[in-house]
Amino acid sequence: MAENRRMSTPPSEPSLDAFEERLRRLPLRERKKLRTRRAIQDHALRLFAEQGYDATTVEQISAAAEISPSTFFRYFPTKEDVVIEDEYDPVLAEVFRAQPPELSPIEALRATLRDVFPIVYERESAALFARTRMMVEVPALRARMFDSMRTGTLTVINGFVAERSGRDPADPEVQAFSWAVLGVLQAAMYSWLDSGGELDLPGLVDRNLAFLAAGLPL
Amino acid sequence: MAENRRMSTPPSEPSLDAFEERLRRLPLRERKKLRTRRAIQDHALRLFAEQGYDATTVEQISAAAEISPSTFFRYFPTKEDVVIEDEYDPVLAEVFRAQPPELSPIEALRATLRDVFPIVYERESAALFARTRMMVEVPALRARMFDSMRTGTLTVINGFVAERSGRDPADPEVQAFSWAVLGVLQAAMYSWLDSGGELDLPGLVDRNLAFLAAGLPL
DNA sequence: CATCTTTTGAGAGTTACTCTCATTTCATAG
DNA sequence: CTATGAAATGAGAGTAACTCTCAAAAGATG
Repeated sequence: MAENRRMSTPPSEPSLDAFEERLRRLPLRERKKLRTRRAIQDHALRLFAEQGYDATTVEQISAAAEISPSTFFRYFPTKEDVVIEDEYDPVLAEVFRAQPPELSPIEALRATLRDVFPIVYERESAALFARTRMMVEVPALRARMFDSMRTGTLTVINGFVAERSGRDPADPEVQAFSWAVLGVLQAAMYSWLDSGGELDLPGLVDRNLAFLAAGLPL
Repeated sequence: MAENRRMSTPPSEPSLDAFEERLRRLPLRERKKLRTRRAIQDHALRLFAEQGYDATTVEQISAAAEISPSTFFRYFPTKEDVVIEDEYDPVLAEVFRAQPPELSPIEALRATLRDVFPIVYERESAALFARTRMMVEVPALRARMFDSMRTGTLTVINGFVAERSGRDPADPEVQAFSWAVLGVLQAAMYSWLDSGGELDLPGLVDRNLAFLAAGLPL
């Protein structure tokens, strides 16, 4: 996908294409590993969409990706991880750090998400929706997703906020802040899903953050 | 619930003892079921504490509780549920509804938690801490706990807020509100755990809610 | 080409969970 | 107290996710 988009990429855009570029220059072994990894993920998601998550066995996925079940578990610790794992958090961190220093933590967060979200969203809105819906509908995935948000996104946000506010990441207020933000992000995600993907996710996120900053007036 | 609360129970205290009372009056079959259920849970938690969660098999639990593994799964759909399930949410709902109508949603929430939390906390602080720590340390339990908070506590809060604010429970702002509250509750829980149980959980919760209502000033 | 390292596959084993069916245990009417 | 119906239990077989071990294959390096 989107492999040879060469020139004319505005430098402001987070490096998702440079990503593809870099792959091409890796030692054979690494390249093969990445190819295998992607093959597993692609076939798995396809099979999940066709037959449902529970009805698809690791054996089937392995057969489709032409590897052994042993190998499957070398790439993904659990069947759930094939769906859960993504690489958004590092991008988020990068963009956040580039925000003008005069912004308050929450303003910087809003700006960051306004910068990043629409790009990801435009690019793969449909796939994102399908994947997210599956995560929410399959209990095992849903549970794992929450946990992955806690270890991933929450930690990233927490790092941000501690940095901008000059406080300790373990400070109870910094923690409360981060959890609240993660909360409204999840709320936005659910509203989006409830609308069948009709509502604009980036817009929902931005509005929720504004609402949060205003002290949730109800 | 709360069917035959006859005399002399101070109406302000949520009915956790009346609970025990009621059991005594049930048909034999029901009583036995509840006894079995409790036996399973008690032996399970003991074994988990002794040997660790993963190292304890359902077979061991069943043997200790003197039932068959089949029966175990009739009482608890998964091994995880033995740890996760609790009965706090209905109590919460009851107390919330009894709050003076002039309070705003967030004030009513704070008041509710100030009423309920200290009681539970005092009563079983140590057990609560052990159980909570295990839930956070064992990945499978952690994931499940988040999900159970979403289907349980979040829904209860959401009901509250919709009621008090006269809005639809599906309203994006109501949802954002509830998720943010759930977020800071989790933050409090983690701060508490980080302190090794030294910090006062009810106090943390109350402070986090106040901080949230103030728009998370950082 | 030869050697060293990493990746892979095959296979056996564990355990959570499901399903089915026969047996036991409680509830109730006569 | 007994007969009948209903609910709870146990036994056992089956599935699938995951773990571990070891030998074979493939890529890296001199």
